[in-house]
Amino acid sequence: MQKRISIAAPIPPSHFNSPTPMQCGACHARHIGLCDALSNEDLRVLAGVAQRIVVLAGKTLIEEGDTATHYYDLSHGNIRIFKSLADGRRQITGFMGTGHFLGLAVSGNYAFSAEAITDTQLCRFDRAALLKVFTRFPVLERTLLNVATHEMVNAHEQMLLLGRKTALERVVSFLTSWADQNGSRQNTQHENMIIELPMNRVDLADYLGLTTETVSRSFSQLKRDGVIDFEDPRSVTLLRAHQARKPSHFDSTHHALRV
Amino acid sequence: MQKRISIAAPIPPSHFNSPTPMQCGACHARHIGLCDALSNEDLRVLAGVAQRIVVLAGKTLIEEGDTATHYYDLSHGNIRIFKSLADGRRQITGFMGTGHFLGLAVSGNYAFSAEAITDTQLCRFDRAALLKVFTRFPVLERTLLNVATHEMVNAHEQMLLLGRKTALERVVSFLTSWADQNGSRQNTQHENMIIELPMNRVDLADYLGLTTETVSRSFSQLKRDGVIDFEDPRSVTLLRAHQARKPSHFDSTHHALRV
DNA sequence: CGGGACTTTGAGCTTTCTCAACGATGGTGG
DNA sequence: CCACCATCGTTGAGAAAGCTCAAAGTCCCG
Repeated sequence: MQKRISIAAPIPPSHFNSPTPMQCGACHARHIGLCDALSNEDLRVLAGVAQRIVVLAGKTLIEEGDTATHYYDLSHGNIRIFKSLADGRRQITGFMGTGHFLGLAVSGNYAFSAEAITDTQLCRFDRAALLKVFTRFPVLERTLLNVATHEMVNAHEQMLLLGRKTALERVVSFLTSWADQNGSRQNTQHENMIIELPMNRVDLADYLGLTTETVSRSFSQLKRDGVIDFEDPRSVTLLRAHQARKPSHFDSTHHALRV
Repeated sequence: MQKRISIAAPIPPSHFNSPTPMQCGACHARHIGLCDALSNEDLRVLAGVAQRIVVLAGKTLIEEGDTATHYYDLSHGNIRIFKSLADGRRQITGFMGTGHFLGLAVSGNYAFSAEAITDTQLCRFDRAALLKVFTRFPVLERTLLNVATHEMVNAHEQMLLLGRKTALERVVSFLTSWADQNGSRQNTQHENMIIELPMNRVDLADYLGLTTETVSRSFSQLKRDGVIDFEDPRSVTLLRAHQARKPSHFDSTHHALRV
């Protein structure tokens, strides 16, 4: 069972399925993802088919194979998306943060499970209702196409990681891309960055196609090599100065082959 | 260098960039993918921004990192999509056949390379022109969203394969899904199926995150176990009767964990 | 203070990779 | 028509990366 991690004053669970009108203006995700595609005016239509829900850390939001009844927009918190094999092996296909749109499916069933890593707030859209809104605002569909395209690019990058990178390279690639998306500073190229990791080593292992032991050993190795530093395993500092001295771990992370 | 494999009388290379009006009616892909979304009437608009091109086996169609200028619809043949690392390691993220739509990109650059496996015919759409057609026929955008969603589902399945399956499981998963899409018979569950593979063992290894040697050993192992049979390495028979006796290789290929 | 979840480290093992050799196949030029 | 060559596929032996099993340390929370 996942330890509960409170990261914000959560909306009480009683708000689940609440018919209360949405307060999009105050939403953390107002200017990201799907909701950013519409004006405040048009957003009211979207809000009309939305419900705000809360999912506590460790709880399941979507179960692989279930009928796909809703779309979700993550307004606060972190979730993990994964697929499992019958014997329990698990592959996390992505970690999603604030603003992420969720729930695209083919054939009417979800092809993945989703669980909250931290306490999470989401907007939930009824599938049929949202499709109607799409017809009225085709820009939403284009936005979703962009979302899906982005995810495909990420998925391909992750396939490269899973199929062809070493354990050390996988961890460095993960930390680098996580820093780019969630790091404390924006001048990502040269300054040290403090990275807060909402997920534990087990999640990381299942995301990187490794075991927890190998993830842990890789973190230790990178610390020894001066690539990263950390006391708390959930709070890692990327030491960018390192790149000049020993670029080996960074070399082959995401450059195309040019013959 | 890739050996050239002729699978049909190819359109001569002189047709490349030809301004000849499209003959969509005769196209192998008329009733698949993008083109199936429109009536014959509307298809003329789409055809107005399309060119038919030919890419010979082994030739490059798209280079990772290049400016994304076109979309493609594969009307005949097979191509491989892949990403590469600076040192030459390669991950094939997909094999695409007739009817497949290709070229979705973010940030104006292709995030992958594409090469013809067999001699290939494609419809090429100018990017800007196709976007205009989208505005006129929003159904195309919805079709593309479906295409992208399908690819995401496949990508997630492949991540599970790359991150968590054994070599033997990877080969079986590949053969099974290839059979489902391209096999000779439609009653896929019980009858033996003859599978024609357009790609070689190197491609297969780069798709499955293995080496050619391991792929080869896995094929041999599966043959010894009576799961498959083959003389020609490009033509494999899936022996379905086997499943009843020794289901082990098939067990944990694509079932969700149900607790 | 005690228990549980998480992380780290070590030792030995297994799967897959690397390196090497050989066989099969198909196309080409003599 | 046949010999040659390049490419592809298979097999074997040894090496290595990462996994398994085990134990101990840390931290948080009750």
